[in-house]
Amino acid sequence: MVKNLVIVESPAKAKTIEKFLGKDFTVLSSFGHVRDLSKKDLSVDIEKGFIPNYEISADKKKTVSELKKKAKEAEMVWLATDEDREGEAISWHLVEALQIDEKKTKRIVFHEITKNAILEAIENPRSIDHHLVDAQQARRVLDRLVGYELSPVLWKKVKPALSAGRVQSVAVRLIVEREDEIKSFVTDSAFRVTAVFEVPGKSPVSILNAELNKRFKTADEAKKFLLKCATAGFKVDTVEKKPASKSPAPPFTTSTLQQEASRKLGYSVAKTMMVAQQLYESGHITYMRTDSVNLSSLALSMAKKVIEKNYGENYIKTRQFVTKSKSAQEAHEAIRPTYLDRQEISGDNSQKRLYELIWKRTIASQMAEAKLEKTNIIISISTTSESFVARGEVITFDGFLKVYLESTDDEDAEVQKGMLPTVTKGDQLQRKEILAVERFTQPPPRYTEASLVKKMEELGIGRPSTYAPTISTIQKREYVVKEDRQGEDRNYTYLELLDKTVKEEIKTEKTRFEKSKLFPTDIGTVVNNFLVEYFVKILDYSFTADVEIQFDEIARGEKAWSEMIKDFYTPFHVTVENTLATSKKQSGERLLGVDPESGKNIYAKIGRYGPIVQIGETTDEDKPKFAGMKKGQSIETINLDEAIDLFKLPREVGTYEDEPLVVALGRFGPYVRHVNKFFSLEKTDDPMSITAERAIELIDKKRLKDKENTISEFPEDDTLKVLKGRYGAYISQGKNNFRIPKGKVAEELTYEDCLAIIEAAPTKKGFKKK
DNA sequence: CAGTGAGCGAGCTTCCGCTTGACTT
Repeated sequence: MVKNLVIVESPAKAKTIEKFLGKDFTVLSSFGHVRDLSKKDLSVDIEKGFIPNYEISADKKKTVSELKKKAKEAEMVWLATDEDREGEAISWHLVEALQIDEKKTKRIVFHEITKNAILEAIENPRSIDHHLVDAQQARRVLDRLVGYELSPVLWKKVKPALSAGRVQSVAVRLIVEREDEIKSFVTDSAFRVTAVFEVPGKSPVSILNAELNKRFKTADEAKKFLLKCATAGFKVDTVEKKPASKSPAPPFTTSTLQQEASRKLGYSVAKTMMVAQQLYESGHITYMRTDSVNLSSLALSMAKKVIEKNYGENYIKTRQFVTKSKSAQEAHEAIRPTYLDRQEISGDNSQKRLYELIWKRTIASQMAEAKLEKTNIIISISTTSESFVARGEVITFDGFLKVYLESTDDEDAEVQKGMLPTVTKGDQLQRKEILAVERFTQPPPRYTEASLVKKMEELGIGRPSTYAPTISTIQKREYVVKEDRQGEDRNYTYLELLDKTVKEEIKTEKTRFEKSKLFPTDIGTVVNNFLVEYFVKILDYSFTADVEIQFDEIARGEKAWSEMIKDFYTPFHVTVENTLATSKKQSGERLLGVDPESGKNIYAKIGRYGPIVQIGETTDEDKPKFAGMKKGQSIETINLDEAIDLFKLPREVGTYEDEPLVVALGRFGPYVRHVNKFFSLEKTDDPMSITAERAIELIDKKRLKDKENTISEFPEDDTLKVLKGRYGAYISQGKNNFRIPKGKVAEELTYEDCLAIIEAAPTKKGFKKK
């Protein structure tokens, strides 16, 4: 018999809270939302005023029936879901789905998971805020209407199975537009002059690095300047010293954790979230999906103690940070270690590293500012009015820097400034080296997963729980790809002042190497340009912010949610209809030139399965010929010769065991086919030039691997095998696979055993997914 | 896991936000 049933969203939270409440309380979790709009169709009755058709989510049926049973027994149901729009809605959906009388419920909220906070929450219950629930329903219905009306437009006008939505389409837009900026960027260059001076009369030799206070547009100007320096004297003109200080960054939110883990540990956002989830479940950190930088009073006092013990009292500075982001809903604390006195934890390497990062960031946020002394030394040149400047920085008190320094996205950041030698006004300096090197302006950087999340957060698009899934969706739809791309060679002019002359050299450097950056694909570009043209409003960077203002009005009870949705939907739906009626099929088609063999046009465009090249017109009586593109090729960059090459596939490269070896491009990349078996080429193999020897090598390698994975084979049926797979042994027959029942040993299975298992296996059709 | 791409047409695809296991064969 349950007296009081408390329902929270997360099972880990339930476990913790149960310890704080006496035995009169049972704490269970809903595992997030329990009901949603049906996936099958729109599930919004537009005619009747946008009535949503909710159903219990397939994976929540069990949870709901258990909660329902317990709720029935309980005298009181305490709805303790998160204090935000979604949390309020979850509470309401629970009341509906569990069919409890709302009078038998109390709504409670707490910001930190401490005994006091929870007991206080129990003392101050309220009822469900139906205005807030309505704001969530508006959000949900708007997203459904946008997603389920826009996506089918893409199926008709671009390619089946594509998707569009309020969040993902804007994320793609950011990447496509950044690429456009990079393409249209005009590189400019100027000569940066640097000098190395020796301060005379010091032992050991004292060196001063300085930079000229201006840059020269041309090599001639730079050369002229260097020649002036040849005969010049250099003198310390002024020495300026300024104190400065640096403050620590606030503790982690989901977005900043993803950014720092990406920069410092090289984790993808998905990996960061996976590891953080493990840390959360093992009780090491607080909740990892949050937009709040707030720390509980308990955490603040713990931090103070730890800092005092480890670093001393003068390193303490207790701070409460305020969340800047407007979209923040602050249902949780910042991400921090549960026990700040634990600097290290047990776990695997990924967990240890992420935990360490979180620990340092949290502790540093409660530490004193670093004190610096910045020094500028201005060096005059006797033959000209320009001057050199040497900048130095000395840490006089390290403060939080003892523990942690936030990294930046800026890849071209200056090298760290160091200490400068002591000089005084009037000192003569000896020139050791003066260089003028041509430097180039940089186009804006491409997004990484983490810098895209940062941008999305700034725009208020997406939530902590959706950043990682959204980034995976836009890659799964093949709108963007994450990859490394080599920089290109670029020449620059290098001028060095010798004794009385200037040495000029042309040197070569690589342009920026792009590591794990997001690039738009052809499909991403075509879809984005189409959506931006026809659905300006949805694709506008401020669309989400605009609707959020209205959701807030609904939450305050100033507006009915169905009215807001009606105002949005009526013109939106007209646009959808007009677009379907008037827009052409979007293929991104580009004419590459004329095929010398047939005299027909060759085009690059998007086909049903991705980018293709085409010889001839689709309107011709003769069917045009098609060929898929290789990885790395794109409609925009492919040239005529490369396109003609693609039609050379499939090609026979030789024979093996008296059977032909055929190389071609498939859905999953280049392969060699041999007796109806496919063998993937490796990254370094080029389908255009691969030899029979290499193809045979690949085949033998694959055969050996298959053999190693084979546990048993049977003379009765050569399509039937017992194999070793990722998840253990299984039975394979032709294209079907079957699991081996528990208690049977794979190695001992006979042919008859296998047949019996296959016979007993549930048929695929009867096994409906979800 | 793969050999297509027009056309015909049925039947399918799709959103965002909250949360984890069950499961992969």
